Amino acid sequence: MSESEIHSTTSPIRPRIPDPSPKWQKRWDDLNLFRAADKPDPARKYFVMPMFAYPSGDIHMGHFRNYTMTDAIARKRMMEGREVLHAFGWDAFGLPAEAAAIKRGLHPEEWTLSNVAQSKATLQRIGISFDWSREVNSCLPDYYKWTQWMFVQLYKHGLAYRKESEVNWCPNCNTVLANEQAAGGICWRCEGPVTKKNLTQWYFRITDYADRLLDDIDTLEGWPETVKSLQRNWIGRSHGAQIKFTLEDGSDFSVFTTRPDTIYGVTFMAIAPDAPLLRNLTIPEKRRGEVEKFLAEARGRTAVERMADAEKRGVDTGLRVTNPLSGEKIPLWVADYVLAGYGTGCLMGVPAHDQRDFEFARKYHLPIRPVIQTGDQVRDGAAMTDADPGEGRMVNSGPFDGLEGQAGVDAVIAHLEKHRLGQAQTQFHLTDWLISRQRYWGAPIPMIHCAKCGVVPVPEDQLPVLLPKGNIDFLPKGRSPLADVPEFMNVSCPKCGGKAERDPDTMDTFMCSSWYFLRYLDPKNDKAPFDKAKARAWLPIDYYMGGITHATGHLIYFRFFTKFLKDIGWLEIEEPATILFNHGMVMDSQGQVMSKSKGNVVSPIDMIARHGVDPVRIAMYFATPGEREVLWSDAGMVGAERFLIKVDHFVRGAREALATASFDPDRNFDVSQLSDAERDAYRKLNQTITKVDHDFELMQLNTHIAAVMELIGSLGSGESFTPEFRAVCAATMIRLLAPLTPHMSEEWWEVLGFPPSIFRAGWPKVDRSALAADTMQIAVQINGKLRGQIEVPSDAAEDAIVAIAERDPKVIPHLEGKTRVKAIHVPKRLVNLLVK
RNA sequence: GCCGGAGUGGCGGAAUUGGUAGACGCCAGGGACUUAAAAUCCCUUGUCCCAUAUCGGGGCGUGCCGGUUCGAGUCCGGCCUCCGGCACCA
Repeated sequence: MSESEIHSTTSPIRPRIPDPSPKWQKRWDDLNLFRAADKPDPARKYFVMPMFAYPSGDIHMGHFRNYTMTDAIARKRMMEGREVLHAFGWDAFGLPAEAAAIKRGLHPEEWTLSNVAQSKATLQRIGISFDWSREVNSCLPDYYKWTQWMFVQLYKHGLAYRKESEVNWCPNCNTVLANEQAAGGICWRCEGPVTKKNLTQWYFRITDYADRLLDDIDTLEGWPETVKSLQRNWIGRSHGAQIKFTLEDGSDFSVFTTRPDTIYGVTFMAIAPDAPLLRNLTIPEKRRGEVEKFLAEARGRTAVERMADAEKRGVDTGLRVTNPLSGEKIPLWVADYVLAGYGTGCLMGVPAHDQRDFEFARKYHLPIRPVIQTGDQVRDGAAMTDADPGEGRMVNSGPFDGLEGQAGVDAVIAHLEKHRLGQAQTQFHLTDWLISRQRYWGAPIPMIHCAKCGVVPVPEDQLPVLLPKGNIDFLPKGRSPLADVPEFMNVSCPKCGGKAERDPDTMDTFMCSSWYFLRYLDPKNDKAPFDKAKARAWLPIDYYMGGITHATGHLIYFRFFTKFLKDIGWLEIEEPATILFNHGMVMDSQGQVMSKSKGNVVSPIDMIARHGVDPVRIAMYFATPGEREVLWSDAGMVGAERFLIKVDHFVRGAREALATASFDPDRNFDVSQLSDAERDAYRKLNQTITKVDHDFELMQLNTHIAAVMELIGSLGSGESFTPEFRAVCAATMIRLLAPLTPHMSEEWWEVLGFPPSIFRAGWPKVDRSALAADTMQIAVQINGKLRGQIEVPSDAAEDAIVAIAERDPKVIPHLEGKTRVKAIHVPKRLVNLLVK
């Protein structure tokens, strides 16, 4: 789902080891090896997927890394006897396609589909085990029909609504943005500053799910802590109260606060310059001029400018508001540090106990009145240099004096509720999800505006609302290009049959990506988005892999969709994915992001032409553990190629030594019948299986490979082994590598005389009897310092080990003239002799 | 400011619950094979000091300071630096 364009160059250099990948890709295809069942055995099903891709050109090394990782998982699971679903698709709507279309004079669809074709060809050339029969493409009508269907379901259940408000607007992209896409006041696409605009737009009521989205994070045991923490912050729940202050004309003026216990310390009220409520207020004549002047200035400042300069500005409206508890009349200011989108867009100013209110009060000479005592004595407001935000005892608070901390909060809320002056309330940082986009290249919003009937959803049997493809001017003008296509816009109202208009906007592309995993389960279904029984069989996703960049966007939206679809009876799961893995990015050797403009992009097609698919995979995996970033350098190829050449020699040597054609690759050996060298090798072989299993499951493929490197180092040429033992070593080793080097392992499997496929040959099992050894190495420490190394029988008791240690020639000098006071024995590892 | 993550050789990186720091690989140096080169194989490779005809021996070392422990890369307290996210959230 990231985008950057690359070009490949062909290279005449031949790989150092033959690349058998085309041969095996064809064979796998003939065997239908990756075709997933519609209804798998629930106990054996395994659904693994990477985040689908934005088709912006050919794939780059980052994609190569991501998809070869899910590929490795899919293949190991196949070998373990699981029924695997590993599918892929294209997140094909979006701005870059339009930009490219404008630049190149192509239709966005033409550009998109040609990128899809190219990227798909590369993925197939890399041999990723996707079940291509399940490929989805979000810009095609058979997919977006169901994206529109999802919109209609949300609408029917009261979760899609239209409202006019200040929205994030990117003047460069000429479209509105969701909060998640405008984080930090910067457009996620063009990185330009985001401004505000007043528009009527479609929203999803994701805040109705805020509590569940937050609370259920605790159930996501297979998700990384970082993502969970980012989501918790983003949802940002605050407990407090909504309190009804009143204006002089008697109308309500409610604010949200997390500190109702400070209500007697309110010395001013403040409203955001862009708060909708402000427009309903009648500013006194004598103040109007100054307020208008301030508002004009405040609106001219972008979010970025506001953040760069923490200075708080404001103006007194001349209006007065009454404190519901103290009855005090306090001034109402407009202040630019108040956020229109949080709470009611207004706040109660308590300068003694809030740093921002404090700074504002100091600047405009407003009173500072402490009402919470945190230390030995009540502070003097005039002498304070900073606000005191701590919890404490209520003072100067009338009947509430003396209440401590939470008890004070609770008492004030109880009083407010009793007298209908307010109530306990929870606020979220998360806001409703703005869906409308004023762009062409997206799924049309399936809604019709009728002068008589109002908003009417397009009947489900009339979906999809096709995106018109004729002669359309894509240039963004600040309103949807579809608004200028009468054949599209003019419809008859589904309710009354009268003249009506379509909604001209398209949907945010994050809508398409919120449910795509469900379409993999039933990609050809033209009666429903997916079949419930198939979903029950395959869900949840067992392993989902993608970049950390989607932590607070896509990964919240797709959780939201899952919960919604459960609530309306389409799914039975509460959470979509059991394990989430965040892979690291691939950078150039200097640690720079690869980009066309920097000219540092490495092409996977170029790399595999020079080295072969599997050596590149090994070099990529070996560089670093899966979650960390890779600084890609060709230097990594050297070791990868040497390693695979060694394995190749070992396997071919084993094959030549084998007189007869057949042997059992899973044969366990009786340790007592093996030679010394074989027994050591057998132990190492079985230790390696254990280590590989452990490391693989954590996506620590670097140490997985290191373990096999160690193994082949200790096996040597294998010439001293019996031919059958040697062949079993080879067969085991190449199966341990098969998820990482699928083509070469398949080739070696054939060399050893087995029919394809190695992925149906089972995963090696540990022979526990091999792990036992006659002797073990024990480190000897004297007073915690390493002094020697002894070899003792594996069943030696502590006393015997200590006795052997004390007789060791390297240990003796350290014991001379001293007495041993204690011996600490760590079984199988060391003895520590304490001497004086 | 708040929330996460991370600091280990020349480099990428290893190190189950505290138990032999530097696995594995790259780079570098040396050797074998070869007419030669490539390829391949073998050896050395944290650092400092002592001894080297020879086996070797010792000190210091995981961002910094302190603590717990027989023993700390790992645990605790206090810092520093870097990366990522959010950011005037009342």
